[in-house]
Amino acid sequence: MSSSARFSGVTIQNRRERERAERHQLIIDAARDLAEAEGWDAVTTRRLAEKVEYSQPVLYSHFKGKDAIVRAVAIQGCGELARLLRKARPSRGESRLRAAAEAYLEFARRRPALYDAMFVQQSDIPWGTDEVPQELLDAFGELVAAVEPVRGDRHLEALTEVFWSSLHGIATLTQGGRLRPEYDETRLDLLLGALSLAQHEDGL
Amino acid sequence: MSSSARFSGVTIQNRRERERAERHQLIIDAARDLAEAEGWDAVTTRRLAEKVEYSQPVLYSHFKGKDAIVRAVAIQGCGELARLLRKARPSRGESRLRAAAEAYLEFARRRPALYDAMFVQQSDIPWGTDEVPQELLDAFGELVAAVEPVRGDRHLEALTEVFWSSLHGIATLTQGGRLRPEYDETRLDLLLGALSLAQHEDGL
DNA sequence: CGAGAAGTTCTAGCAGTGCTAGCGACAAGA
DNA sequence: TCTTGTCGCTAGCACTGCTAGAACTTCTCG
Repeated sequence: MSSSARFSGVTIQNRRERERAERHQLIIDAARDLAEAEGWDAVTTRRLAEKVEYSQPVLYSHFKGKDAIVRAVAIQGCGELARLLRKARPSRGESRLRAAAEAYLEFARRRPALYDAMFVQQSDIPWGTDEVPQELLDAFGELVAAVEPVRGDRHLEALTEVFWSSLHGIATLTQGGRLRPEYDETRLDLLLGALSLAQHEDGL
Repeated sequence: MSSSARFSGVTIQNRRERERAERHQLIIDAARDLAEAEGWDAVTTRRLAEKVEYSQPVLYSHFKGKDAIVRAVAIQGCGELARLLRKARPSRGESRLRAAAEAYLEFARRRPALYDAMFVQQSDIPWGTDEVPQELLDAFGELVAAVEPVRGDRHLEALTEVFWSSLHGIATLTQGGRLRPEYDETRLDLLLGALSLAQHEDGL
């Protein structure tokens, strides 16, 4: 971008930026892999640096700190979840709500460390009115779409938040061994039944 | 208890045991206070030792490690929650379910660090078929009692787990700033409405 | 081609963490 | 009074996230 932008200069710059971006992604992948293999406690800056075959300070030239790395993993995880939910189409005679719920819970079950980074560990990802990462909006959007068919005259977004909260509660409590595994099926049936068909007279 | 149990010997023994028990509780209280004031990150063995005015190794003569201290705080927290739920009687025209839900969520909102130790941080508290702490059973029992009036012909324990999961999801996602505060009321209304009145025809 | 400039990566270190070995003081019993 | 045993302390280990500053490579330009 400098005024002395000769031909070779630009391409070298490009190559550097490309390599930097690749290494950036390499770090994120390594962190996620390590966390999924041994839990987030095992993700230390030293082990991570060793895994990407650079020294620790290199991590800090890409990310402000360890938290920022976890955040990057979390955001990409949201993208994955969104993709999974979009792909989850109901099979014969199954509601879309159920398909989404099952996809969500399976994601949480199969990628506990990733799920943890996304929704359990506290991070300063801006969820509020600020510019939320697109991946997040996508994932939530998929949930909204799944809830829409059963909303009735209820508030769509609030209802989706209820749906999400319930799934999240089930996912985390299950992960912590705090729910009875033998109720897994019944529990989901009850939740979906309650959310789908409630004709909610107000009060009491 | 020894064969040389003279009079003064026994009382001295008793005094010692009593003082030990007091200090045990002192450590738990200090840990909880510190966590509630500054978050669990601030609860280090050094700061905790300083607060109880003993050196670090004393902590380890009472607890196996830092995790054990957190666990003790969590279990006592369950006792508090159980007490709060038992006290939470519905006001005029309010369902018992709603009273319990509001009490639960207020507890989570007002004691976030304590709630965290109880239900978020992973611990090796035996939730399964092992001997679960009584405080935990009490708390869950209160939830069961609140759900009972609306169970219909549904499975009581599984339904209670759904109720609990939903509350837990709402509590933790709210705490992480992941839900919209302006929906707080609507969200709870929707959840209670769904759980109370669903006449659940099976399937779809 | 070769010297200076620019940028990049590494070594080494800081302050803090959970936890523990082993010493020293103190109290109980003979 | 001397021995015995309990108790709490000091000091230290191996680890954490993070960073200053040296050392090295790469590019620019006379």
